[in-house]
Amino acid sequence: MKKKTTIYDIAKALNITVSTVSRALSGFPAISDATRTAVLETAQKLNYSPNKLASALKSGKTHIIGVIVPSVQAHFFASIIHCIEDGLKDSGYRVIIYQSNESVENEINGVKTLLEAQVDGIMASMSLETENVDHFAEIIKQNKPLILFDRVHQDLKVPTITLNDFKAGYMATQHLIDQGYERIAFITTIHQIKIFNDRLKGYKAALQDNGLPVLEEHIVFGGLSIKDGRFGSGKLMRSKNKPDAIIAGDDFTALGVIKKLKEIDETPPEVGVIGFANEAFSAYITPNLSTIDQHAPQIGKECAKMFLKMVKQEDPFEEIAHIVLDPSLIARQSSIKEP
Amino acid sequence: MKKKTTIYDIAKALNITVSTVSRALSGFPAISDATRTAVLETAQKLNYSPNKLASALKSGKTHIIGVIVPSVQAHFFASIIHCIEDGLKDSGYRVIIYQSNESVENEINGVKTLLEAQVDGIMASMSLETENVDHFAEIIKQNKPLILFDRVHQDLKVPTITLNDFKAGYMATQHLIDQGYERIAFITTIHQIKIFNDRLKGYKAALQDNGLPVLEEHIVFGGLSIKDGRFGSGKLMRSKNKPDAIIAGDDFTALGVIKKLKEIDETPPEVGVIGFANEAFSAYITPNLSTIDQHAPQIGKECAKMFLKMVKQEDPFEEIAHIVLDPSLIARQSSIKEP
DNA sequence: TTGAAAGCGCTAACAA
DNA sequence: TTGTTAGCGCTTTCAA
Repeated sequence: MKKKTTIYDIAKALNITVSTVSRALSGFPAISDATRTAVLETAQKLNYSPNKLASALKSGKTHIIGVIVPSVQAHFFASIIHCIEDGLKDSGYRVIIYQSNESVENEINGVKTLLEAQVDGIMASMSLETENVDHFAEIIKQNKPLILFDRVHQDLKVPTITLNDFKAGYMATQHLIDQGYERIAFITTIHQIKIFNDRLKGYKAALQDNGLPVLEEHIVFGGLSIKDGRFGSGKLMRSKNKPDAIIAGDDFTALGVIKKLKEIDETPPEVGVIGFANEAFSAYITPNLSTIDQHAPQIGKECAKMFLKMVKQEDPFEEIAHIVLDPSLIARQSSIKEP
Repeated sequence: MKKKTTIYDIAKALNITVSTVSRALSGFPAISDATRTAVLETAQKLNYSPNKLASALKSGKTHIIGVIVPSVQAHFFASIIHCIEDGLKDSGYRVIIYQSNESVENEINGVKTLLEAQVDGIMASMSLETENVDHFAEIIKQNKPLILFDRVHQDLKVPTITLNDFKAGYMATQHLIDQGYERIAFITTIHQIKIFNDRLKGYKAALQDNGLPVLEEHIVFGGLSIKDGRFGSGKLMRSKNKPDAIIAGDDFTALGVIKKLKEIDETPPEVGVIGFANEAFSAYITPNLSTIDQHAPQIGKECAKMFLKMVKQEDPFEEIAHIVLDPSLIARQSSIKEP
């Protein structure tokens, strides 16, 4: 294997020093045009490719930022990542993705790996399992920018980008009530994650504001998945106090709910169904799934903006902003009661 | 900001040299147990975290491998990545993901970025746009393992993991014929990608083997997306020689086809539809989408295995294997003609 | 079993 | 405008 070309090779070829080469390559202003051109040409000719490791080791900046998400398979997270990349690309930062798969263990590992790789900052949305956040605290200790989005944790004093989830829960519930549904159930996760609690609060508030009772048996704590949706809705529909509408923790869960309802011949909108996140498939299943859009693109964009601001500051945590976006309702067939 | 702990800090604290610390940390055998324990304890106490950059710079091994895919939003690719990670994790290799978003430009950039980051190898599935493969050739030139999967390119003399796409096309077509469909159309991409050409060949062969004509007007070259599916099927259904079944280039395209067919009241299986890839949503749309499963998990697993083999060799390209997996048919409602 | 020292490829302060 | 030089944090050869 031929050895890789380094700036020394370029320097030698031109009879100048490495510092000149380095400067020419990095666009340092005080360089004669002739030298710069010569360096660039020789670099090209020798097929030079910079070793970012070396430069990062020296400068202490990798220009890589790590993003930890539960899973890229959820359109919501994939979309956020895409917008983070987009918002960052002009500034030369690259994104590397780490998936926790909803496991704290993986998440801890992710933080460790990213930190060892010397990323310049981390953005994360926590796994459902996460309760202790010491691993994230370590990032702050190293004084590196940390931004949490969507699934945040109040123990961490860092900037956050979230949705107004109380409003999201309220909005979904109010919409169903407006459509004439009265016995509205709620399927959510057992995990104590703020956003899911907030939605639940919004759900309860909407019921109360409309003079409807909040029934404990209408609130199902379980997981979030197609399977959990089937299971939860099955349980609800078999109970004595059968609901006439179901709010599901996310669109995947809602998909399971719809599937189950069709099987027992209570096809929505006979029983109303609404989910959260506006996944790609939601508009295409039958009946089309109503959902609460969580504005993933904005979340991603704000993350990028926030990061750029933080790296510029001496102390990234100088001021800690909490950006809260408003959800929007996307009403489709699954929750529009026929006349 | 407090300075990060290095092996020098540990060495100083214990009055030994960095080389000893380094050896203790990396599990070098010729170290006294006492020293090792002391180093480990002190490392813990000082909250030491290794700087992988430095170690990578010195050793020339980052233990990171780059994976380039068109998009992680396709379940097919997400699943492959997951299995690559899985197959590699015991060996200490980490995966970083780069998305080309079906653009050569991004892909070229991806190779460059990964190479500059000094990854130990690259696995890739090419974008639809890719024709020239010089950027990939550069990886080979650097003598780093390169493995192509699914969307491969014959100019590159590297190991590949693919599906038997001829068979996949044949299988889909034969299935529709077996179901009694006779005028079968085929929507595919205009891009000259081997796997899509192979499927087309399989489609033609199946028609011929069954004594059916191959009609050029039944073959639509366009893009692959929900939108393209709607457009392509619209065009087909408006033509004088209307097909009674449509094979779509992937499940997203098939989704668009189904949507269009429902709109014009030719809901499948009235007109049969089958896709490729078995995306997550395919089982849940109405009617359920028949599809050709491409065994993403196996592809991922084989990639990992192949990589591990290649890094062990002096010359990674010493012998170039081409692994070809067999597709399987998943017949669902969209292609099962009612009696 | 441990230490000394060179160096991976690059940057940047200082000097010229 | 360019050169000299000292590292960044770690690994590893050679010597003790």
